Amino acid sequence: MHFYSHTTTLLSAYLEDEYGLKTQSKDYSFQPTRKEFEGNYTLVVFPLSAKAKKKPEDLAKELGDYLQIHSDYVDAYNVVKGFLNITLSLQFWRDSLLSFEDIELHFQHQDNKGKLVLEYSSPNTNKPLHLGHIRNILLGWSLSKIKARCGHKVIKTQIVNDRGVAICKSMLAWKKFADRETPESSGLKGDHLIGKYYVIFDQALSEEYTVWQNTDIAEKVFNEKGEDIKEAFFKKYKNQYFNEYSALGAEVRKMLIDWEQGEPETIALWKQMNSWVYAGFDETYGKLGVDFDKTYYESDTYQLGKKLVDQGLEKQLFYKKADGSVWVDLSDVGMDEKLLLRGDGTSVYITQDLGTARIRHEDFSMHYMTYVVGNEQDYHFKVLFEVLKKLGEPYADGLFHLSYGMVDLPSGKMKSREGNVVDADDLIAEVIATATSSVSERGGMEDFSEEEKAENIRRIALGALKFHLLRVNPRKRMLFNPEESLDMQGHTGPYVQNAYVRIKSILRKVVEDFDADIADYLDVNTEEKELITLMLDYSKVVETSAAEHDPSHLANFLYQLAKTYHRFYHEHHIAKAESIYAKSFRIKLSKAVAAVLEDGMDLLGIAMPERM
RNA sequence: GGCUCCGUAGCUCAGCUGGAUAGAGCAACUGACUUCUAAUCAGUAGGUCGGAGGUUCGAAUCCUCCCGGAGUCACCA
Repeated sequence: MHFYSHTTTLLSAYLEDEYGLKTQSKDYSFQPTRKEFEGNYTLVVFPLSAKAKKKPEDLAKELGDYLQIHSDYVDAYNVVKGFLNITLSLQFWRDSLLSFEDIELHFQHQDNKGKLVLEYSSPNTNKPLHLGHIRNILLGWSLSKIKARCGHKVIKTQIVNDRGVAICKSMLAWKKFADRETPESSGLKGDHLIGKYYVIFDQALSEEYTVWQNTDIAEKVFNEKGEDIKEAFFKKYKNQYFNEYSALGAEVRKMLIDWEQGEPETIALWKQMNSWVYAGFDETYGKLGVDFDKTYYESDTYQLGKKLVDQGLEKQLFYKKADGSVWVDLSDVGMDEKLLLRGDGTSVYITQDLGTARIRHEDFSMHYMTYVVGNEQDYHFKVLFEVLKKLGEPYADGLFHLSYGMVDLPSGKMKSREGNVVDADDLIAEVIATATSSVSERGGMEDFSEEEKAENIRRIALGALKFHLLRVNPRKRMLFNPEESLDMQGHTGPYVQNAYVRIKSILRKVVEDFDADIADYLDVNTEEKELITLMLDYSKVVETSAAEHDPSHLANFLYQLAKTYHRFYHEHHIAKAESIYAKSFRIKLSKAVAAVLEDGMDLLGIAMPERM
């Protein structure tokens, strides 16, 4: 049992008896005692003294006296202003340490909190994954583990954006320029091959556009628009050019129409190229160590989305404009009107999201659904959630958008069009290369087989990358400096892993019996107390991370725990402790720390190496 | 312009449901490896918590206004 609830129970009973005062747990503000004062936990008495109408210092003394007599866990206390500093008993430290023989017990009060569908990847099929996707994926993966630990049944999904203009561009470029190049013939990973043709298309279009700019038609358009600078105008006009004048644009649109009508050759090409892309994605997901329970495809869900819009129209939740387009009016919830279906009956972005949501409910009957998607889509999800509410979807109150900030590079914003992106596969290869050279410098894995060695290196490398991305509050835009991000010292994943590896190393050496009774260990020291105090917060930190959809709390907690262990390790001998009792206590303590570190890192999606 | 998010050490980030003298890492400097593996530890230095008001026993934290940055407000996704 945690000291906070133990103490709160005692004190609230006392205050009720003595003052007729009804108190709630929020009236009891505990914190670890600051270093400069004597004690382990501090109760901030101001809120209570205000309620009891007593001087803070007097009440603090009174409560301290009461606890000292009535709690086996309180040895002594002192009062500084309105702060009651409590010194805990040996029994508290022992009981607490023993409670970590089974971490699960700390989570035991969790009930089944219902089914949560978690969408944490939504790739487009026209280009490979990049650093932004990695942040997205790692956040979602960690969240899925944290939510599951806190009592949810989690269903992990992705939505693949496999239709539309973008993929047609890749298809057309491949058809025109690829000479039937395949992943096999080129040695290129499937998603990179498709990405290559997406870029080639854009280059071809730019060339076509440049030529066009010198035609009479272009001159006429420019003059009609009445702009000043020709260059600036044509930069802005490119998209419209694509839609109105471009021959390539016309071909792409033709292809899109063929696709929608199921023209066999186009469908065959589409399937062929998608299969390459999916193989590529799967490889990247595999390297990151993530998977999905179910994959949804836009091409399967957008039709249902249209149906839902029609149904909403019948129920007069939506309305139709003269041109046949369908809209929803969200002014009742402070937003404006939003298009749900184009005049020609084709779907827009939100249409398929409506369909996907419905299909997921048909598949899983979930109570909650969380989308891990970048904050550029905040408005889209506000609208989507409101529309789902209007449609009366049963899970509509359980919707959440985990909106994370963009990842910037030292050179500025990542822009795929300008080639200023960090490719996911390249990045993973790079961290592994860094870790490999680091290991070969240090040595220490000589007795490992090549496979074991590679696996350890992989864990260290991925640990560095994942921890780096997860230790930052998801909401915040973050800067990714490739050099620092591959760091393995200081506030990093490998630092946390190293604490674990140190413990494992000790445990390998301590083979003789160390099972002396820890009750005979009377001199529990500061570092030991700090470690136990920290670990007692573990389950609460996980719950906070779950509630706030924010793994960074957990990551920072684990760093703190590892840091405290490193200091403890340095200050005190474990295998060669001063007494058999001290040794026994420290071995148990080290095992507990290792267990918490391993469990917590697993919730971040980070595996522990055996050696480093 | 409206709305949303962000602003803490030179850099990257914690702390934000109000609590004691604001913390880490990196970079800089000093020291600790015949020791349970130094991917570690100890220390020095580094701050007007964007600014101004307000709320109160107490504000980095809550409220208002202002400044700066980003995103969004598409029959794009």
